[in-house]
Amino acid sequence: MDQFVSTFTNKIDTKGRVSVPASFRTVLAKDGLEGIYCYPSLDAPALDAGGQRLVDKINGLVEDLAPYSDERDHLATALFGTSEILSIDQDGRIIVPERLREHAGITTHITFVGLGEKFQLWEPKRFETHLAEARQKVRDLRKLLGAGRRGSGGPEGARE
Amino acid sequence: MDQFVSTFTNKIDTKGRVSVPASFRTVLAKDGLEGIYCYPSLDAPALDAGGQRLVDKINGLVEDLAPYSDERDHLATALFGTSEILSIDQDGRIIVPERLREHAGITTHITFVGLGEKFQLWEPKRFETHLAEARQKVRDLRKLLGAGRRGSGGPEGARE
DNA sequence: CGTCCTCCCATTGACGCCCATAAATTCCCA
DNA sequence: TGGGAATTTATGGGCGTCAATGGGAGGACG
Repeated sequence: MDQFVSTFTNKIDTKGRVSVPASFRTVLAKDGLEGIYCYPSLDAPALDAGGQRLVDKINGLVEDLAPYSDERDHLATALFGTSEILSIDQDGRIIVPERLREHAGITTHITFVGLGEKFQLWEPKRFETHLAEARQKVRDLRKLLGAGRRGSGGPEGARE
Repeated sequence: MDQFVSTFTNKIDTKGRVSVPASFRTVLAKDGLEGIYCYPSLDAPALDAGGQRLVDKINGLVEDLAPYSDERDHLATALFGTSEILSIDQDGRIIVPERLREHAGITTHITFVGLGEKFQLWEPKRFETHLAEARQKVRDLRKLLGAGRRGSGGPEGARE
């Protein structure tokens, strides 16, 4: 498996450490960054995270812009400037800096959410409501799509 | 990691010294310049800084312009003329000359902002507002990128 | 002779490395 | 196939090292 899947909720200990789900660590190990690249999501109260693949993608975005252009500096500021490389200790734990926790409203527990090539870190309660909204949106969307295809199937394919 | 990432705010002591973030020192050490190349940003109240890689890049920019052209002289003046090589002492600290601090409005604290291949020095308060603007610009920019690039693998990193 | 700068040392707090425990899971073997 | 052992995972805590910061001693230069 080379993708981040499923969700896990782990506890932050008194030192601020959290275990990274084992399956996520396996994926990270394969793409050669000893650490987790992590930054605040631009439009959600959550943190985006990933490994070397994610870094490469961001590099690609920035390098496509002209050197010394405003655009490039802004993009680099918003992405690199707000990012952290979270090192994974030998027990598979990371420390999420205060600045990042604050953006996501994280206090005692963190929910790790696999999104395929990257994953997100959420405050558990917030993720619950976010998930509910996302599912509702999918249902609405499918109604529109489905209206043209078939009469009325139950909510089947797009679930979970 | 061979890139400048994340932001750090450090204090200037009574002798005018500031610690360079350890992770930035690591990156600098790898690219072989004894010190930090530093000059006022062209379009922001901040200082641009980096190592040998940045110097090479700037050389490349200047050399691309016609010799003895006005453009070339202006660019060379604006960049080289206002630059300084800041030496790093054995405790990892630099002294930022008055002229440079003035351009950035720096007084007691300096915020180091990683931008990948280079980094910037900001007055902390100013950087806060600058970051907010940058994030907004990126959100707008992403809409454009996302709309146009859908098929090619997509700007995943900047989404969400 | 005083100012500025370089080198060196001290302190404090954060972080990394190590070990311990408990629960859950996998594996093995009768 | 059932049960027990070994492994893995999540979590807790001790301790040494390093980074950030402050301050002093010595030297160069006006």
